[in-house]
Amino acid sequence: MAAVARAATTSDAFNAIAEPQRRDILALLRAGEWPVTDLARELGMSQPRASKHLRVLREVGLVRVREAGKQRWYGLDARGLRPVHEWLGGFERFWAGSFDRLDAYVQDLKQEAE
Amino acid sequence: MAAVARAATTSDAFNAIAEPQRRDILALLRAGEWPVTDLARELGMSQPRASKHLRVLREVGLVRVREAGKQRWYGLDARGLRPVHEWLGGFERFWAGSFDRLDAYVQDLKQEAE
DNA sequence: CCATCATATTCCCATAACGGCATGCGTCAA
DNA sequence: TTGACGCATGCCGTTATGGGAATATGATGG
Repeated sequence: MAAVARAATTSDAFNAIAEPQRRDILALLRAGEWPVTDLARELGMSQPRASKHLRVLREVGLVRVREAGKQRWYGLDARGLRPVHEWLGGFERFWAGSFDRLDAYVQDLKQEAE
Repeated sequence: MAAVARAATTSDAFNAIAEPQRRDILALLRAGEWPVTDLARELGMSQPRASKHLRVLREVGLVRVREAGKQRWYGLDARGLRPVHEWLGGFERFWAGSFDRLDAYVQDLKQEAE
């Protein structure tokens, strides 16, 4: 009860999308809803595996389920990705290298390389 | 050599930013370069801890080091965040709920709730 | 060369993550 | 009711993680 090894993966969208297969699932769901088995086959993973990833995605609110008979159609709920996008937004201005500090820094690197 | 428990955290930016403290570090570095000890104190974490997180960030290319005497100034290299941003870009159109499927889906949910 | 400061690294622990496999559970058809 | 189907869970094993404490490594000043 001492060392918290790491935050639960189910804690937030950041963790949820850290797993490649979950990103694949989300990408696939942009095309519409999918029943678990089909989704699993489409992505080449076992059904339990798909169910587990879908559970994580469901718990962080990135995915919704619609029950229809014995099938469960999973659909995307991309709103959960907004926090990630907003956080990233705080860094966009640094990509272009237009920020003074970064520019100066890059210059430093170049000089050191000579 | 059998079950690969999970991808290494050091594998990519997605994993690197899944950890809240690393996001804090990146956010702090937007203000400029920081020596490890100062950064650690500023964020209220031990020095070894800061070093470890910085190492991960360095390995995925989100951070650069500039050595100056016995200090090491860490600086942001936000370019590594582009892949994340680009991946997210593929979902922006779904946030507004303007996508037919999502709308229809939400309607379904509402009806079921009655 | 030695003491010191700034960092990085190692060792160890507790925990969480993923995967496979087997199984539980609900739904539907016969 | 029974069996098949679709999916969720449970359990187990392996691996990675984050944290703390101690220690190693590097550079600097005397």
